[in-house]
Amino acid sequence: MSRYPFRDVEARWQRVWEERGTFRAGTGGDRPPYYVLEMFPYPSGRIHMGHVRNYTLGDVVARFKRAQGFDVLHPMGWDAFGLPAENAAMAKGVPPARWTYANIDEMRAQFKSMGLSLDWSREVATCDPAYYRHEQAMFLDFLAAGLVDRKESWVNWDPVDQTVLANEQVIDGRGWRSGAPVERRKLAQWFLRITEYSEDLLAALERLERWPDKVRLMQERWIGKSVGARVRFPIEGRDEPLEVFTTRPDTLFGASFMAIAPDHPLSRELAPSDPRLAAFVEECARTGTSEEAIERAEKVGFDTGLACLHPFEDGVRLPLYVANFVLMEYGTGAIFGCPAHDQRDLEFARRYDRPVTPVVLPPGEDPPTFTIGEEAYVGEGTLINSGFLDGLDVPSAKQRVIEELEQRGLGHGQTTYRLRDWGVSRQRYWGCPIPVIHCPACGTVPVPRAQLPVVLPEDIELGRPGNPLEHHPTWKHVTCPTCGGAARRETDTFDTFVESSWYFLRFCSPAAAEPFERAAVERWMPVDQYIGGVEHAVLHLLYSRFFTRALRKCGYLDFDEPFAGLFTQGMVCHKTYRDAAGNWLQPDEVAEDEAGVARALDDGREVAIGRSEKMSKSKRNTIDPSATIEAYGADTARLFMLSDSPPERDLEWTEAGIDGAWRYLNRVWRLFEEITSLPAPAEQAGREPSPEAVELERTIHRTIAAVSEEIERFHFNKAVALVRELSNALEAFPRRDPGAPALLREGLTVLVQLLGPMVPHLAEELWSRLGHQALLADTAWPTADPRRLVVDEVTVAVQVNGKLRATITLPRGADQGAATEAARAEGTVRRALAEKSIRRVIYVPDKLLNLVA
RNA sequence: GGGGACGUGGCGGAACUGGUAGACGCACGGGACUUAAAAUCUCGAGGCUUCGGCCGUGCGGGUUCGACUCCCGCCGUCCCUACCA
Repeated sequence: MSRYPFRDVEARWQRVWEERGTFRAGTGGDRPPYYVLEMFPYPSGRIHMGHVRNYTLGDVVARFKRAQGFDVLHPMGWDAFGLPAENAAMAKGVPPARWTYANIDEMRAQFKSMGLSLDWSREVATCDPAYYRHEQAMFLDFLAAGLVDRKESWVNWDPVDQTVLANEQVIDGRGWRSGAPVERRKLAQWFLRITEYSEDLLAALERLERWPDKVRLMQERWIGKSVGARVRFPIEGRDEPLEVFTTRPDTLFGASFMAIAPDHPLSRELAPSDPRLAAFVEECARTGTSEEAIERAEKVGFDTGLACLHPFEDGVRLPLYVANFVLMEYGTGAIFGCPAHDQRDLEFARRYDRPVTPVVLPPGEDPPTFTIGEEAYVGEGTLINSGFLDGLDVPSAKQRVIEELEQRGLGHGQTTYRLRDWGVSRQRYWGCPIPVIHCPACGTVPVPRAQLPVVLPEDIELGRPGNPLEHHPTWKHVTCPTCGGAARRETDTFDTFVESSWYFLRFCSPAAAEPFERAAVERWMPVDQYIGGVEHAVLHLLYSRFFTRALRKCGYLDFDEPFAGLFTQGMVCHKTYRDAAGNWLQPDEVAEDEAGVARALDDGREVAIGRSEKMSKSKRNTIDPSATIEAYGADTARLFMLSDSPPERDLEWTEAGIDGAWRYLNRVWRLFEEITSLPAPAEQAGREPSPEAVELERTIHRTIAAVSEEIERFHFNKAVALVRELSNALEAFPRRDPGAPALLREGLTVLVQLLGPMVPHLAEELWSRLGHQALLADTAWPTADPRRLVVDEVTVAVQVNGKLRATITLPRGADQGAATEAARAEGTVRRALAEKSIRRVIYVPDKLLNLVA
């Protein structure tokens, strides 16, 4: 009995696969293409368990599809631009590029130790000018196609570090590094016009059938379509009317006040001459605009003294407030308040004593008795108190009022979206330079294509506050390509989501002189199976959908959707440990005894065990994958990732689970040794196989069918369970059976094949030891023989009045009479029936018999 | 506040479109091997039981011959979202 020598085995097969170029894509002749992609990693330093899970899941798909006869594209690259490189540079004095490439080398080696079936010849790093030059060219095309905008936008400004902060760098209103209170500043920035595609991005979601409903729903809500009307309200004593967007134009007759956002142009116009208003506006700016503090914040307003006139009711004046709950970013930044049918408006009206007039009567209510209490009525009903709308239902009233508004020139039907244009400017060094030049004479001028790429300078000063590109001595000083005069290079770089919006296209032809070869993209795209975390449900996945459309508009390609199938996996979790002083402890600093008490290993103090949470550096509940791979091998780690927890759910990492996986691999190893050392099969021509042999044969073929099905459906945990059942069956099969040597060998062969996608090294080793010349990785997936699945005896459940009383064995396809007769012979059935006569029989052939007495 | 997911043994989880609840594994207990331990093998196991059975899928109802599965009403946990007019 020997132990599975994983170290030798894993190293050997990794080398063989690499030497033979086994996983090169596009070498499959006329095999159909299949593109499997996991979201590419940010090279942060070392891989974490989330990566292990993500890439293991993808590798199962890739290897399975490959065995099924597909030419599989399974590439890997690096999402290599981003803030952490700049931070590391400042903290350690290493240039961002060097830091990034060192991390890539480290992580590449770690991934290689996992035995992933990746085509490494297609590796791409987004920080490579050979990659980002194409992005710059695309941007210029987008610019020419009218898909780019330059407009003012708010940023978080750190006055000490002289830099723009990302939202996640603002902690409690202060810069994370300097601790200085963050200011809001307006800066001219570049935007990609994703809103051009709002409707299309929304409508096409319906056709993404292989995406999780959850993700589609999140995108739908993010796009946030509202159908309604734009209405102009004349303002007393002013020429310009107030424009309002509403989804409930039907409730126009219920209006009792108007409100505008604190930063609405009208409010800004009035504030300078009204100190009390100015103070109110400032107060609003101070309360958190995005926190859940909003929930607690009361609805307050400031009466401007102005009033709007009701568009349909002469003489009705609607006082105009500046209100803290109206957002400038949505609609027109102004609303009409209809308290009876909107909860926020109701709270506001109660506070400022505005009338609450119901205009929609719920079904079953009477006009004289129906009143609004503490809750606004938002349901369907019949219009009342509404002039020409009276008697209509809500949808008809909406339609009717819009017609009327349009006729009178007071407004029109309108659809708005919550989706905003995508701001891509970042005032950062470690990103792709935006290829434009600002000329005092000619304005904004695109960098001529011949001058691409605009490469990041390497001689930068990082210690100093501010953007290194901004204070680099020469980089930004250029001559205008149009007039030849002195001009300034754009010093902003792209949001890193731009790189990740098209990398999947680059993988199709990573060495091409153009961004991608059309033929390659046509062959591989869209990605058949994309796999990643649900945290990218909106941004990355929506940007990529937009980017693909924008590329289509510019003639790069011919389709809209980059990802045909999407799978979002759960997180890898671990218990947390915290001592009395509140310090987090790493799992390897703690020991748990049998009573479930955890103690620190250094001084034995007791530590509290917290619930299992996503592995994170801050809670120190991480496990280093390399340590696991070192100690147990990649296959053990992979098998553990696939066992037990369904891939979409969170997985709790446990030492016991790793142990279990490791033990199973050894069990397979021993089973192999035992079976292959059985004496050669005896001559048994013409002999009938034993019932056990028939049964095992059936199990083998049933398992092939079931495992294939479960892998297809991403039920990898069930696939593992089925494989284990097969090995249990092989272990239990009587060795004395005359058919044993041949049959066990057949079962073992199938077992090894089914294990291939999950634990490729062990499987490849055993495959070769079974005497196969070809690699398992090059071997076709087994197929279940339907003839060997046939059973001639079935177990039928027998119920009396719906309760299970017995199970009986019947020939397959037995009729109801035979089944009933056999059931009546069972003691438990007779007893349950007692003296009662059977009133009704329900018979599901080969499955169940229910006798109703 | 809105949206979503989930709730099954001590634990992770099975149970296809309503048809034998608890597959597979972890932990556990008994036994074998061993001087001993580890490893391995093997057997056992939802709970209760007067050994006939009875009760069991968060709780309470309902539909059905039959409900983890469908319907109604609750409770709980987690995730996402945040005044969207």
